[in-house]
Amino acid sequence: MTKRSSPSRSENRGITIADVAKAAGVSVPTVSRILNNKEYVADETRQRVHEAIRELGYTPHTQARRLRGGVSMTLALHHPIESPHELTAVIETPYLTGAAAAASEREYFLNSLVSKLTPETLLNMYRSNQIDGIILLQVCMDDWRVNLLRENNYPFVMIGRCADLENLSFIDLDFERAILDAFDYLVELGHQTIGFLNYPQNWREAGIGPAVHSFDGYQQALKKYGLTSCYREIGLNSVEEGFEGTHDLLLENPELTAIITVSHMTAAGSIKALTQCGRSVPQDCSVMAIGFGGDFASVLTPSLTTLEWSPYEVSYQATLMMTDKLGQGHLPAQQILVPPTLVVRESTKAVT
Amino acid sequence: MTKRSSPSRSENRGITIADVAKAAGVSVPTVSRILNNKEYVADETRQRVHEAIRELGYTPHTQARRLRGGVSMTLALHHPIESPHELTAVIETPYLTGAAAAASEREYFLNSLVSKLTPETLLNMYRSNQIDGIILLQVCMDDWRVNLLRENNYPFVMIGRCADLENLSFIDLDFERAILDAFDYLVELGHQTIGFLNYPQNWREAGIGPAVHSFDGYQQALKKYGLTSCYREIGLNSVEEGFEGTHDLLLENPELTAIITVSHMTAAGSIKALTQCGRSVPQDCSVMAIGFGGDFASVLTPSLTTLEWSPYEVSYQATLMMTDKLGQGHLPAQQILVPPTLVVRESTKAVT
DNA sequence: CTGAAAGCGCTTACAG
DNA sequence: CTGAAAGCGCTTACAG
Repeated sequence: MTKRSSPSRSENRGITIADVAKAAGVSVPTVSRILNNKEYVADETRQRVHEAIRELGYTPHTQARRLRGGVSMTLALHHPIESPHELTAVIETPYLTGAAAAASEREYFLNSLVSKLTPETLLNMYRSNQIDGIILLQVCMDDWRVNLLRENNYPFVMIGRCADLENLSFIDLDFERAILDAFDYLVELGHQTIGFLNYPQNWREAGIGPAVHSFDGYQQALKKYGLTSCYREIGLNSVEEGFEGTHDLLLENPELTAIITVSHMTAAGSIKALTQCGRSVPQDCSVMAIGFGGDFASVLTPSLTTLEWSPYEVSYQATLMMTDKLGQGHLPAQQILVPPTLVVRESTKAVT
Repeated sequence: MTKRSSPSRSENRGITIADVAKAAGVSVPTVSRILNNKEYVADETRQRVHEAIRELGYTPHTQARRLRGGVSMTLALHHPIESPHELTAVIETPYLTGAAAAASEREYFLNSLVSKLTPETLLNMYRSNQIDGIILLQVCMDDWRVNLLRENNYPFVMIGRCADLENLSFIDLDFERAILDAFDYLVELGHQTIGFLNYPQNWREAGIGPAVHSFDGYQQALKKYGLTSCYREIGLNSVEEGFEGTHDLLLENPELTAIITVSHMTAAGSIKALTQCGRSVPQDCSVMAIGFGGDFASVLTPSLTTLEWSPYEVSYQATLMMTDKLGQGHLPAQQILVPPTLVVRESTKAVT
């Protein structure tokens, strides 16, 4: 094997299927057939061609294959937040790596969309063959993206769900069940006065899935156990909001012995507020969170009891659903609701 | 405007430049020129063509343009960890979103590589025109990726740096300076016995940038202030490691009044260990971390004083460097060392 | 200012 | 089992 010493960029390009054909003394279509494991090819020919490929260091040109095949082999992942900076605070790494891992396994490229998406841009991505399909995050009950894609019959998959799910593929976390499980767990521990810090009001009003379903779960829990409501809707991404929300709950109902939040940030705020009021967690008050646990949950003092999901797994599955749909034509819609897992850490305790 | 009612997928494809040309009564090259703002075109022609484009909802075919242009308009982002699961724990969202934002601005696609990369695969990505360039994360002093790409003259940019930087473009965090700044700050507050929990030993031995440069910074700090060493090399991603490392430091030197760590997880472990030993933070011992602050730093109790960088900004800049290099041919190498920012929160305090 | 021709690198029928 | 031909959708010289 001769070592090429620092070839210039242009030398490095341009080994084409024609070069291989010439080197192996066959025609271009024959090389193509061998590359794609098609039909019958004489063993001897196959070997000569493989040798030529190896010697020339040939690799098929991705763009050309895609053009010919009429596919882009590219998927997009989209969260409806308008700016990359906000996105950064909202989307967690596993959503990105999970989707990337699945895409890569199926030999798709994955593109994370980070800027504002308009209906026009979205349609153009399909029309211009930039993408074959899209994975939608943060779906709301009446979602323009869903409506547009459904109407135009473009392939997509949701992480989340909208109101009308007929014939649509999705994977979503079962928020209702999570809230109910949280109450089950705390009531079991003897808690009777339980505060709940839910997603912000404007989320629920905008029909954003988690907010809507958590609210439903909460209503059911109240009814199931005959509890009186002790409830606030607050922002998700600041310790401050959790801190203030908790103070509000305590003012409203000083007998509180447990608090449920829907994010780790607000849970951290809760713990701070309780500590500041001289209530230690979990001795005087339990705190638990619905969410993604992991690092955040274990880093807190005390570490946080959670009902959690694996966002990596969810995103991974969604992406496989997308490639399945693309690969196999008219599959029936897949609809998956993922139950949460209770992970007991140090922040919850039975009432004594 | 007529509304097309749920056209089938195949109807949605296939509006080509030829369709536009026919509709506007001009030739295909003319449409192409207008699309690309080339040369002189009669105003009247231009208008007719634009109208046709609008009416047909035409968008140029991405793959065809790329094939013709000989470019993929695609960038890759690579961290040398071998499995997607490990990657998830190690890479932070802003690295992904920052790069994605810059790529998107420059109309590039960005692909996050999540699986094991071999020299063969890496070369093939360029050869097959899958990517035009790559952004390398977690570069080590003698990095096979750098060596290979340099030798083959393929475009790349580093977030980090290797030993031989001649003619290479990089942006990196100034770890040496960060360690020195940390010591400056603590010494200023009156601390004389300062423990340092550094990156794991195998990182330093493997020549991984942050470990090497932090070690250098530490040596300089010891010399500068004539301090005696109080040092451990520990794993980064578990609270446990920080917990145990801190216990070890305390055993070795009970007079410790401050601890510096290089990750938020280990800082959380430090705080737990100190608390458990009856030392409250920051009254009895200060803790500070070099790293990415943000959410983690503010979620801890007490919130964490840090020397931090914006990973979003770093990744964003690196990606712009990459597209600049690709766009403008032979630019001189850009080399940027980013100084850290001191963010004082609750975990540090002057010695009384 | 505009069109006819060639070609980017590949694959798929269509003949042999 | 293999090759000659056509074409995926576009852009770039080259003539007019």
